[in-house]
Amino acid sequence: MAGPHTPRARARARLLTEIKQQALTQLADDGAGQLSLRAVARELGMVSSGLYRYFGSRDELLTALIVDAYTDLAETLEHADAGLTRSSHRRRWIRRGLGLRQWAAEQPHRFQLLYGSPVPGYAAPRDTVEPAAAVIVALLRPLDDAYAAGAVTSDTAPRSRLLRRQLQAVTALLELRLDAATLTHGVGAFAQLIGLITLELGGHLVGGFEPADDLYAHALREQADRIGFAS
Amino acid sequence: MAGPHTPRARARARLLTEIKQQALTQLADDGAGQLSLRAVARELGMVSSGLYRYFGSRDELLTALIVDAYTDLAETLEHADAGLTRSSHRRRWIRRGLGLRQWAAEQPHRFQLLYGSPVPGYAAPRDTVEPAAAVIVALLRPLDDAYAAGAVTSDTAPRSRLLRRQLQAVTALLELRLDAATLTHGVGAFAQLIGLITLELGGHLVGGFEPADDLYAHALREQADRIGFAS
DNA sequence: TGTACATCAGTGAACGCGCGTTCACTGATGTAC
DNA sequence: TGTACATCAGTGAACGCGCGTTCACTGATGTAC
Repeated sequence: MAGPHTPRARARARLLTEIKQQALTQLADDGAGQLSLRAVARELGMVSSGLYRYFGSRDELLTALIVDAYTDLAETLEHADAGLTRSSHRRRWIRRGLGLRQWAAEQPHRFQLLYGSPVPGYAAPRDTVEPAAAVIVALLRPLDDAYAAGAVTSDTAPRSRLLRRQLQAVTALLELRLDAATLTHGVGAFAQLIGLITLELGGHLVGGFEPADDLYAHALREQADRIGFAS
Repeated sequence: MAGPHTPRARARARLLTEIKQQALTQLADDGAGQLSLRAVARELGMVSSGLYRYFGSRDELLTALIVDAYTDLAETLEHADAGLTRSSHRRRWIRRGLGLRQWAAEQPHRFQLLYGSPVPGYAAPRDTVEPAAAVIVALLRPLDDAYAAGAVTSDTAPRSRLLRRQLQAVTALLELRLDAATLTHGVGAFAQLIGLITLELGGHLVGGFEPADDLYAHALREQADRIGFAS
């Protein structure tokens, strides 16, 4: 039952993919704000109005690209530590962290689509929330596994009651097992990695930390130290 | 000698400011990629070609906005800890960190202009490098002061030789006094703050850490702990 | 203090280009009997 | 297995709109003697 059967349906699925690929190519050149349906159609050798059989509007196409990117990134992270023992939590953490930067370096436009400036006039619909969450879940999985295995040094929870409540809500939402203190480390680390990549892609490290491989790897190791992985 | 004297020169200076202000207003609505000279001119009640007396091109206007934003942010940070004793390094650090977020929250479009997705087709000219550096210098100043006063716990420098060299080069470039280990903390902290703000402005914390005041403040305190301010 | 000339701010028309979306349509593909 | 009808992908023209930049120009402001 998976996959379309008639030739027409298969052609449709193929073109749908081609449209998204072509749109991605344009993102790479011009940025998300400049994504043009006409240009996509032109490049595919069809007329712009034809695209409306596939996407109801420019925003719908953008949403599809965003969802795809989140999903692809999450999957990449989930596989970034393949080959490591499940219980090598520290090394798995570092592998997944490196995976994030590598994904961003290979497709900076997609990273910017997700974590760069919001696209003007575009409001992300609900459909993007879950895929977005999958990314942070994937990044934090080694940490969550480590906590569940009792393999992180326990730490005191933040003093702010509001923050503690927020941390608990997020834990539930993401279906994680770790406690407030550990999640704090995780979120702080995630923000740091996003920040480092943002600065690197934005050229803010030029003249200083170029290439930024070692800076990034060092940050990841320090994060692991802070978290206090037992393994 | 400071300030223009003839009426014509004063009118020119005034309009120059008005153009930039109008452009900022548009940035707030549409994002940097959509900044339109024609729209700016229209709003100011003049004809688009008239703007070319003031800026040679759209990119030149963008550059002016970027330089202004860096400069304004740096100055804001330099004054964020006004009122505190010079030697209250830890508190100064936190104040300046909070100042960064506040500036970003008040004018998200300017923050995005500096640290968001690169504007498509725009290449930042050399003139932006120095103002950009002034921002990080301003943020790190309490740290640099603390180091010079012997008021930070000393730490071991990163293992990577390349990274140590980069750290030294940056210290010299920014005319700071702190050592490699301390600068590492500083850069890591800067990246984390940029990341947190990016996530907050991008709506990535919605459903979890909204409002993000406590999360941010907590991160700043942890940074201060890591740095090991004596005061 | 007055005049002649140079500077320069802002105009208006034009060039050549782009965009998203709607709509009535043709003709190929798919489906039910 | 063949036929009649329904579905739907893609076309082409049109609507109404936007943009950056160049250029020759008018008329006000500034300057030098």
